[in-house]
Amino acid sequence: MIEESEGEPPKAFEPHDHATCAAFALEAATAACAERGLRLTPVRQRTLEILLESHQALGAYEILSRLGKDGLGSQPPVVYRALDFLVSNGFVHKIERLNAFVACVDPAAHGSDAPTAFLICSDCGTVGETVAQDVASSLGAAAERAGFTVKDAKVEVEGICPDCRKSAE
Amino acid sequence: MIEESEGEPPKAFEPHDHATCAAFALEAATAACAERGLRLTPVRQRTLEILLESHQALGAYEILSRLGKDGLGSQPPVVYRALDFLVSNGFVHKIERLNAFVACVDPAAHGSDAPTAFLICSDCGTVGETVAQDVASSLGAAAERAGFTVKDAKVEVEGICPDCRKSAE
DNA sequence: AATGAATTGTTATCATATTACAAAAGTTAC
DNA sequence: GTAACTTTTGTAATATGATAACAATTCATT
Repeated sequence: MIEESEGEPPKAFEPHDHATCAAFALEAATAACAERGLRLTPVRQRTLEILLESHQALGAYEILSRLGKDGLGSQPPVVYRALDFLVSNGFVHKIERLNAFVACVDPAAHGSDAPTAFLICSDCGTVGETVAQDVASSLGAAAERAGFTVKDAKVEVEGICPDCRKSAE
Repeated sequence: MIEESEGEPPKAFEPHDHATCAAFALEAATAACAERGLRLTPVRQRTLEILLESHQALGAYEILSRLGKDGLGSQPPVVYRALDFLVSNGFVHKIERLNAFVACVDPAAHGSDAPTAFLICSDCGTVGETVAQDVASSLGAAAERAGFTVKDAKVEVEGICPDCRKSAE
C-alpha cells in the first residue's frame, strides 16, 4: 500500500510556490475542521495563516503581536488558546527546542503511528518535517525492552538546511 | 566490536542501588573533567549532585533553591551557568519538553554518534536514557535525502514507565 | 426567547531564561 | 611574587514564555 517507506523529503527545503503551499495547508485544515465538527474561528484561522506565511517557527508573543495588528486579541491567553487548539488537532506543531510553533504543511499525513521528525536549520530557522517511519519501530523496540509504554515521541534535529549550506560555500 | 546493537535498557527504570549509581556518575564526571582540563567547581559539582539525587528532571529554579540552601548562589545566572557547563560537557541533559534537566547516568556512553532517546514517564516524571542506534541511521538517511546536514538530534518520548504501569494495574 | 456549552476578553501572576557589568579566583609569564 | 590575563562567580535588572481565574460574549439547541 505504501510506496515510500520513509515519507517524502520535507517541502520546506524544496523550492516551491509558497502561496500555493500555504493555501493548500489552510484548505486542508478547513476541511478537517468541517469534517470533525471543529470550529476554525477567526483567531484560530488567523493564527494558522500567520504561521503559514513562512516555514519558520514563531514564538507565541510574535504571533500575538501580529494578531493584535489585525485587532484579534492582545493578551497571551488568546494566542495560547488558539495554539492549543491548532496543536491538539494537528494543524500546528510545537518545536520544543525553540519554544516556538510551526504550521503543519500536511495535516493529513499525521494519521499514522510514525512520529514526525523536525529538521531545524540553526542558520535560517526554517523547520522541515520528515516522517521517518523506522524510527517508530526501533524506538518502540528499545522502549519495550525497558518495559516502557510509548504514548508520544518527538524527534527534533538541528543542523544546516540545503540553502544555507549552499550559501556558506 | 559492539555486542548490543542498540544499547542497554535505561538504568532509571531498573531497581538499583541509587547511592552507587549517583556516585558512579559523579566519579565519571570528575574523571572526565580531570582528563579534559575542565574545572568542576563547587557550584557545578553541587548542581550535578542535586540532579543525581533522583532520575527526575528538575527545573532550573528548583535546583537554584537547593543551591541556595547550601549557600551557593541565589540568582538565576548562577544555576544557568552551571547547567550550561554540565550540558555542554555531557554530564547533564536538558529535557526540552519539560524545560528541565536530568543528570546523565553514563557520560562515557555519549562519545558515539548515536543520539540518546529520553523516555519520560508522564506519571512519575522519571527520565530514562536509551541509545537507539538505528534511529541515527534512519534519521541520517531521511535528512540526507532532504539535503540537510545533521548536527544534533534529540529524541524525547513520553509514556508510562514500568513501575507506574504496574501500580496502575 | 431560554438554556447551556464553547469561545473570547482581561487582569494578574507565575515560570523560564538572558544581558550586562562588577568582583573574585585561578592561571601564566616574567 | 606580582602583573597581566582568563575564567568563574555575584548581583541587579529585565526579557521571554506560559497559565490561572473569572467575566463577557457568542453559538447551537431547545
